[in-house]
Amino acid sequence: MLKHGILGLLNYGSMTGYDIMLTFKNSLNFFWTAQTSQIYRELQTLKNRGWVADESIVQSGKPDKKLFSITESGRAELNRWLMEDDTGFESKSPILMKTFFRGERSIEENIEFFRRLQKNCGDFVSGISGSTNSIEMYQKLLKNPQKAIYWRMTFEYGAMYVRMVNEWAQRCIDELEDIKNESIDD
Amino acid sequence: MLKHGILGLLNYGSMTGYDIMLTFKNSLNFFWTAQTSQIYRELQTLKNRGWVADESIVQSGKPDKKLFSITESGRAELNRWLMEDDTGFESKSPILMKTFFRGERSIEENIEFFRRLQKNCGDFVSGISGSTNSIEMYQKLLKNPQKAIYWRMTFEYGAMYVRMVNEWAQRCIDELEDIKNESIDD
DNA sequence: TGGGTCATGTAACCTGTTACATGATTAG
DNA sequence: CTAATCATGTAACAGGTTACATGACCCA
Repeated sequence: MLKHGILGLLNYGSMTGYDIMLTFKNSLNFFWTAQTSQIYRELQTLKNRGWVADESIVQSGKPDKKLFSITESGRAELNRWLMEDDTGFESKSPILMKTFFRGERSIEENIEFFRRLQKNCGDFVSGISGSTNSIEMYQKLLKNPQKAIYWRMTFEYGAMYVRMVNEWAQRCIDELEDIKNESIDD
Repeated sequence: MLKHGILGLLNYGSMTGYDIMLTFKNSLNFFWTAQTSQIYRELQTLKNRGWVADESIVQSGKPDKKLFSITESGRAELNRWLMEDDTGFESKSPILMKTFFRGERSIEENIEFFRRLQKNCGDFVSGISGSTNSIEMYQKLLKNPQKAIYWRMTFEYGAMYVRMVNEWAQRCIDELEDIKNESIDD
């Protein structure tokens, strides 16, 4: 998956490993993360498969850099991946793992758990708006700026997701409050 | 995370690796998956850390089995994990990765992509209802059956999530249809 | 002189996936 | 007789995380 993310970025234009890392941080970070160590490793395997090519650029005043470009066969692989029919939604959810076993803890503590989750929703939203801001910057790189709709769609998903989690957490809190009040009535 | 999932299950009662695999398939599958190979490996590391203990049980007519039980220190670790304050929502989304780069493909093909996603929403829902059914079965294992609310909360999340993705996909389709119609007007 | 940015990586480790292997019983 | 279920794993690989290392420039 990261391989194809890197191919997708290089398809917009040639970049160094460092540029790729920055782009991940600025734009894809809310649905995918990548450390430099992983990026440099993947770039090597991408190169070994002939999907990217690199060129050393000597700079004065700065360390040399390696500019990576997508090859024809890399572009073919990117398109193959995009056409693949595998839109399942497996994915692991640490939040649900921790929710599932909360029966071990007290109702009060679990209400706190969901409150904290709601608080973190806010931080997540700020993260996305950071990404939405960088969209205009990157949009210039596109030959056809209309293609940025797909970027916007991912942000829209992010916004809807946070709203959903927030509402879910609220329902959980309400349910737990009810149970707390019922037990007081006894 | 899987380590703690296993600890959580063993906390409900002693199980074999095979039982754990089945429970994952029946109940946690929609937010976490685990292969037997991984489960048996994790059980070994859990044992090495003293969080679980095993006991060999000779069976006639069936292969011997190893029954795993949680230890006191395992229970302490489970509780430590539950109390941890780390309710962030990182997580990687293959769906968004593929959406982000869809500018390479045609509008028609991308509409198809979102339609397929909507179709898969249905399959996901059936998967969850399978889990909701097994909830009553497992509920008997609990000393305090009220604790099953947390299980139900995870299913509720699943249901809300699918509804959200479905709505998002619909919005994406609508937007793409609009663009298609505009270009016909030219 | 100290921190930030640009720029490259290595090493060790942990987590997850795929494929394979074995062997007995039981139900159709 | 064959497939499913119960029950155990190993081996190899792929993907991801954490920690560390180096070095020069630029700005305050």
